[in-house]
Amino acid sequence: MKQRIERIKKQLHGQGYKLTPQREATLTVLLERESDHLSAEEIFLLVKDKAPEIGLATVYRTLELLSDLSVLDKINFGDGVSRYDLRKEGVDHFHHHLVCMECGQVEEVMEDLLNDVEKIIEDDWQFKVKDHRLTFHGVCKQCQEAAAKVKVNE
Amino acid sequence: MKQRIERIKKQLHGQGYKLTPQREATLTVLLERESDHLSAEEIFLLVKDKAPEIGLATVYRTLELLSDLSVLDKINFGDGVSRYDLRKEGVDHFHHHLVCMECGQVEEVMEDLLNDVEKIIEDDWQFKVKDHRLTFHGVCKQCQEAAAKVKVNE
DNA sequence: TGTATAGATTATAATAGTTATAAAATAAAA
DNA sequence: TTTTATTTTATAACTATTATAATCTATACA
Repeated sequence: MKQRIERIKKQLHGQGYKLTPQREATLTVLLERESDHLSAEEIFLLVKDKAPEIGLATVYRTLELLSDLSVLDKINFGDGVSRYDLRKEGVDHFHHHLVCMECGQVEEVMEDLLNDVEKIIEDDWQFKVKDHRLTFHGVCKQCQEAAAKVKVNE
Repeated sequence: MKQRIERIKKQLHGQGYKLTPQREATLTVLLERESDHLSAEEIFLLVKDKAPEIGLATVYRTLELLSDLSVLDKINFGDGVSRYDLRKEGVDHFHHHLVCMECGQVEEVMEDLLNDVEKIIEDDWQFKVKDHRLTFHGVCKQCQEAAAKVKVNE
């Protein structure tokens, strides 16, 4: 994790930004909770444990900065809050999400399933694709099983 | 358009809801501006021309109701406001969007390009897909051409 | 036809998420 | 060491959205 922060530090410096303790604490939280999809508020509360004096606005600013640098992506699952998701290193596309409508769980799909689709968009629509957002809403494996179990017992 | 409103009216009645003048005015605006992606505020202002006494909260409630009935979809392109997009009749999947990062224009892609991808998600992830959201961010044809022109003139 | 009932709307206020401002702190540059 | 630019804090403002209570409307029913 240290090295990853170090690399992001270099990236910041390259653009004239500093890695302040607040930014580092925020990054640490994001790395520790990499598989989650935290909101700004949630990140703020977690960062406060490491750096109690930090303000919510600073977290927002840090997240925006990291988003501009493509260190993370701002996503929206339609629940009224923006969520923040670290990009995986060495992967240039943004991964996909499966949002369970029953339990709310969010799974990540790392492999890029959109190569063919993107080709169609670029060829047929003459649209130069830079980024994409793909989210499936449905029912996760566990909730399907739970529903099946209930049915059997009825 | 009349018939389309008539069909939505039946759908509302079927669920115990009424098609009030305010709801009808909102639907009319949505149908008239079908190719746009209006925010609640924008819809509100347009509806006001037809029904000046309507309140913003009513528009919000109407949009939520229509969203519950799958008459329209609530979408979010990351600019801080929810936008509302009518479903096409007889099409059960939600269409895709191409958002131009230069001019902000939004194009709609009606054909469903995700059949193969959905199959992979259902088979490999055991995730029952109910709906999807796919948005590409990039540069539209016109902005690419404009950029090319500038380059030539330099 | 009049009355009851449920649903819908208005007007208003409240809430929640996010962003802006000015003063103070920090760190790098000269 | 002084200067300068960046960043943060604390606070306030703003914007989008939702909740509340009173009022209205339309249909069902006596």
